[in-house]
Amino acid sequence: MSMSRTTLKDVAQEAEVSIATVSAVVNDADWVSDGTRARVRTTIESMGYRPNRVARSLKTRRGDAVGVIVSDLTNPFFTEVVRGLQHGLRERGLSLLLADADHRFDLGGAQLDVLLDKQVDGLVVIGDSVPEAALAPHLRRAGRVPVVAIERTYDADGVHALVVDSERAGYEATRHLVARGYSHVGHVTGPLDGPGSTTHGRVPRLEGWRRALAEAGLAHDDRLVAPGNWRIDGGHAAAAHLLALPEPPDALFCANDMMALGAMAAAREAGLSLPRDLAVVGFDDVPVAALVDPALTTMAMPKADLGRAAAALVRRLVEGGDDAGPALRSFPARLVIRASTPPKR
Amino acid sequence: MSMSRTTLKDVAQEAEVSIATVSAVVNDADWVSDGTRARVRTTIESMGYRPNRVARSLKTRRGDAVGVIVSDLTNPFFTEVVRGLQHGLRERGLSLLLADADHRFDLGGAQLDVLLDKQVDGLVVIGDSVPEAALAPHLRRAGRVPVVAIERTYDADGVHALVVDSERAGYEATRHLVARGYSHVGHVTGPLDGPGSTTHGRVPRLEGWRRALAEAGLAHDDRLVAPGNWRIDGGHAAAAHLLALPEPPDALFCANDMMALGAMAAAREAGLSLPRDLAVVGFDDVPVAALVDPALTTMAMPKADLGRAAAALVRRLVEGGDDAGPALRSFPARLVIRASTPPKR
DNA sequence: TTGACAAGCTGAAACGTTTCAGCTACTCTT
DNA sequence: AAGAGTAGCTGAAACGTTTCAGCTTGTCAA
Repeated sequence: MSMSRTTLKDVAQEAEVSIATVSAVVNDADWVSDGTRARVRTTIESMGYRPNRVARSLKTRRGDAVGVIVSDLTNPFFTEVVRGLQHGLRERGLSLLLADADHRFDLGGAQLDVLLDKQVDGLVVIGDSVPEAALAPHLRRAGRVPVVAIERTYDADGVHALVVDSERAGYEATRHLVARGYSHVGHVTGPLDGPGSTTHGRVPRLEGWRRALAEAGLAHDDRLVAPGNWRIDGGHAAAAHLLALPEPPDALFCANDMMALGAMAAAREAGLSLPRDLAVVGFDDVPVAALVDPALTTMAMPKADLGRAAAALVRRLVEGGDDAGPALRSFPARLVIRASTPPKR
Repeated sequence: MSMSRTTLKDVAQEAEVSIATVSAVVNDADWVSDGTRARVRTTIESMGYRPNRVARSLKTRRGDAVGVIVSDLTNPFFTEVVRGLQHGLRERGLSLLLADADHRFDLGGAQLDVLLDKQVDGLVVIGDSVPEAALAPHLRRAGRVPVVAIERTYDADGVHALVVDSERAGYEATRHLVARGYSHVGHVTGPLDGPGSTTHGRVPRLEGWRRALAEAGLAHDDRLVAPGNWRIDGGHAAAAHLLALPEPPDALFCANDMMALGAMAAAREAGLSLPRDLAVVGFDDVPVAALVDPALTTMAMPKADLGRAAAALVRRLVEGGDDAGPALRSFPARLVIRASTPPKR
């Protein structure tokens, strides 16, 4: 009873060859004669043999998998990126192990450990899931698993990053509002403290907002900036705050779509009628952005591209074709104009 | 150079004990003396030793992880369930490996293989990700990993299922519409063909719809039923179809929220004003359901509960406490009334 | 007829753990 | 004083692969 799985040895016995030969057949070594190969293949088939990848991993120190850590599985932006990644990886024969940091930085580090322990060959870190301080020690762990970051940069070297030009995107988003006649443009950012990235996703969008307003000769009053948390509730709270100001904004640029949706809800709760009383621009272009009413104008992220590029890159790095290309690759975001930002009045 | 990771042997040498002792310390065996334990602990610390889980897995045939397959990562319903699962599993010292079948049944089977090869100790299958035919052969593979299905049932025995009483929920959703004065209630279902579940999530909701209408003395015209695909575009298409009927519905019960959102978009494109010209009820209560305008009335799924229950169950099964409890456990859905279903006229 | 060379195969040593049957050196009983 | 019992430890055999240095044959050039 309880017979354990068929192993190389069983197959070898049955096919009357050595286990080395069976292993060679399984791994398509070139020296096996056609006859033997065929014979072994059929016994493998008939015995239902499947290689034990754990044993193989132990020997080869490779797991044929890459670990992915996202900061919030619940945000469609991340899942779209992950989907692109999964496609790209599958094409390359790698499987993907996904972990969610759930917005807790400590968890991000822990998840990193788990994945590394599972012998992943590479790591893709999406968003603010793993703080710099947590990444560094793991990079030191022998074995050198390459790390690719998406929408995040790290100072530690050897970490490749795939990002969007957020400053420019923030600038374009804000300029769009200005061009449409809005003069009092507020901005809802990501969290402004904490161990997150200082170079991507937060400050740059804010700076783009500043630049656009300055260029238009409008005062960029920092009281019109409210920090959120990338999530719906954070956008809601930030917008509620801004709208309660003595001179409330007539338009809002939110650093992601989820917060923009929260902001729209807050505006309605404040008795405003959208888009007449408040224009809103989001960031990401998640699928629902097109479905809400008014449909959300947003900076579209090349989500699938980011995922696919990360897959290609991590594969290259895993193959040892080390630091090929620049450590930072930038993708463009695209302004998608919808009903939430009509020309003013 | 390239020094490989510290191993048990290294620690043993340094601490001047045998590797068996170090192993015992790592695994909290009770026979190690306090002195030795302390000494070994500090050398472990100072050498930065981390156990190689692959080697351990090879020996113990356990991976301390459970594999999760979802049919569509992009659907917030699934990610919310996964979040509950992850919490529950972490509390129990298990890590979670996530795979997305991306609505392709063939992929679901393949993902199953990958996870099994990674030595997961248990499997959680959420939604229509893995067809019955793909599950059976894997159950046969020696090693007997327990399987828990969420919102899906399998005929294969030994598979535990966690579901919502969909018939009742469909009945309640429809009755709500009837009570509000709608008399021509359409229904957008999941896909009605394909190797998916016949017992959960699709047909039952349809049957609940029928029962409610019959009970109200309303004709349940099956021409008012249109199949979707669980996704936005499917809901859009199905609704467009229904609204183009000679006698279009005045209300729509959609089998999930994503399709409901698509349906709302289709209605607006058809020139209808919501909720006046068309009431809509969804299913799941995804976070955005509360944010769209009009806010979506929906049958709220106990998403976190399902995830947590699955975590607890799979843990029990892994621990060998075999078929404890019934193989099918049902959870209630809760009607959440929002603006998309006002009293008619 | 010898040797060189290659094609096809095998034995055995890893990889880093866990586990279990011993082995010491004590401390108790009696 | 002898035996039994136990606390604390170790050696070595697995787990299922990969890999590499050989070992046989057989072929072919000289």
